Amino acid sequence: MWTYGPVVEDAEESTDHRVRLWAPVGQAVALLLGPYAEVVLHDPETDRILAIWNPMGSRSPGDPSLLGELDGLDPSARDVFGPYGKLLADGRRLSSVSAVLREPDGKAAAVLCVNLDRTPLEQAAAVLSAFGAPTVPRPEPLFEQDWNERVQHIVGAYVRECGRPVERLTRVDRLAVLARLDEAKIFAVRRANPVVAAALRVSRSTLYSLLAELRASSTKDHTP
Amino acid sequence: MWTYGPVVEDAEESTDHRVRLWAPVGQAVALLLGPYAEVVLHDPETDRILAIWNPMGSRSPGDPSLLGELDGLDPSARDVFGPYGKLLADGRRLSSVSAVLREPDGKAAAVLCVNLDRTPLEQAAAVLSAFGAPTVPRPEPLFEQDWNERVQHIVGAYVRECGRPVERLTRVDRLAVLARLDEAKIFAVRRANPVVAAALRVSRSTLYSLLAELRASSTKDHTP
DNA sequence: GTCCACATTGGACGAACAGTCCAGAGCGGC
DNA sequence: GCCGCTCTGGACTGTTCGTCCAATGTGGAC
Repeated sequence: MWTYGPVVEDAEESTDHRVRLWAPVGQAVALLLGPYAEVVLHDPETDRILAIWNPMGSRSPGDPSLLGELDGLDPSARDVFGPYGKLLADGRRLSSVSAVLREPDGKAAAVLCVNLDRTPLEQAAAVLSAFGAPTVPRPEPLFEQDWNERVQHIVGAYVRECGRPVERLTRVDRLAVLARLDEAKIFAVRRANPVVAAALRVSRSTLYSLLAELRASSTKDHTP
Repeated sequence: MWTYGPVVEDAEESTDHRVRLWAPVGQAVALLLGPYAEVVLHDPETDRILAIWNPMGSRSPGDPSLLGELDGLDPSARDVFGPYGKLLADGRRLSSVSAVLREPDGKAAAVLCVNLDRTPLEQAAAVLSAFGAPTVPRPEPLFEQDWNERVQHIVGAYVRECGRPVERLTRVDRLAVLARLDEAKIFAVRRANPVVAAALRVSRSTLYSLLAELRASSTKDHTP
């Protein structure tokens, strides 16, 4: 795989002054949390990677910033985001934080993301939890806090992922959100439908239309 | 606190041949899993403790077998039960297994219970899980497997606790079960009411009557 | 045994809710 | 401006919820 910008090792000699400025930070954090943490410096203008330390995938400087690490970041609001969870295609679970890095004049020059692979931690935790555990894992814990909040959370997470506010979501976006809500069995709870419609900013009719489409497409391959 | 039978240290010299016979087992298991596991030898006839190693509470031989460790054990069916979870008054969570010990003629002579305190394990697991975790603990995991199973589970747990089959539950029993189901937000899911009525072996009408009584009593102290 | 108080039951009923359908409005591409 | 598309509010039907009541057990006092 070719590299457009500086490779990892000589980030300090990079021609980009932002990389020269913040490379020690990225390298230090990567060394501290390695080998299970990746540190990425993004260019919010071109939406590409400026530098990367300890990459977990095959991403290199110059590659487009995938995973929507920059979506939903409103630099005018806060400067530090997260930690929020992310799920990689191979099933690994990440905890991520993002920080907006600014020039002296206040202009957002770069975004620093730290992605921590929680898989080994969670595996260790699972080993401890499983030791002598009852076969029925949780007799006590209640059903689920508030399904209402769950709806808002799932919708909000998608909005943050794709960077558009709820009103600007396309039809496929809403279908994707509905798929997640459906997987979370949200529609099994009473009075959930109007709440979802409101959260998605569509009418009740449209919601049913979307749901019909979703169920039709999820039964696509079951041709008898 | 007085001791009726042999104390822990001289269990081998006990006058009860069952204690002499199985004390090495209890002691060995207690040594292996200590200090967080307690081993108890029960007399199923008198429902009292024959011997106890590494006691977690203040129980001694001769004390009645608390915690319903023997409830629901049908010696004619299986000989090994669990592991099942238990909750102590001080909040500690236990994993317990029970084994029916038999004389050569097949008569159930004693019941051996091992109670493992999972609190330290779970605390360690919590430490690992919390490391770098998103503030929103579980964005991904689905709502809850099957609320239907949860109903059966909650009802079944109560039945096991009080030892009566579902048909013989008294009105207060059913009220207690309903309180648990209500706490678990079961009635927030669609179509749950008929399922609960069936699980409790009452008619739909009676269920509503019970629910009304439950809500009335839970609002008792709110006299304005 | 009879009687009475009370819990339970099935069924009837209105209200609330879920889901479908359609005519019309809004909107982007051509 | 026209056309195809989606979204929308409203009307409509069937289901579910929750309440009410007369009839029917059921268990204890006498």
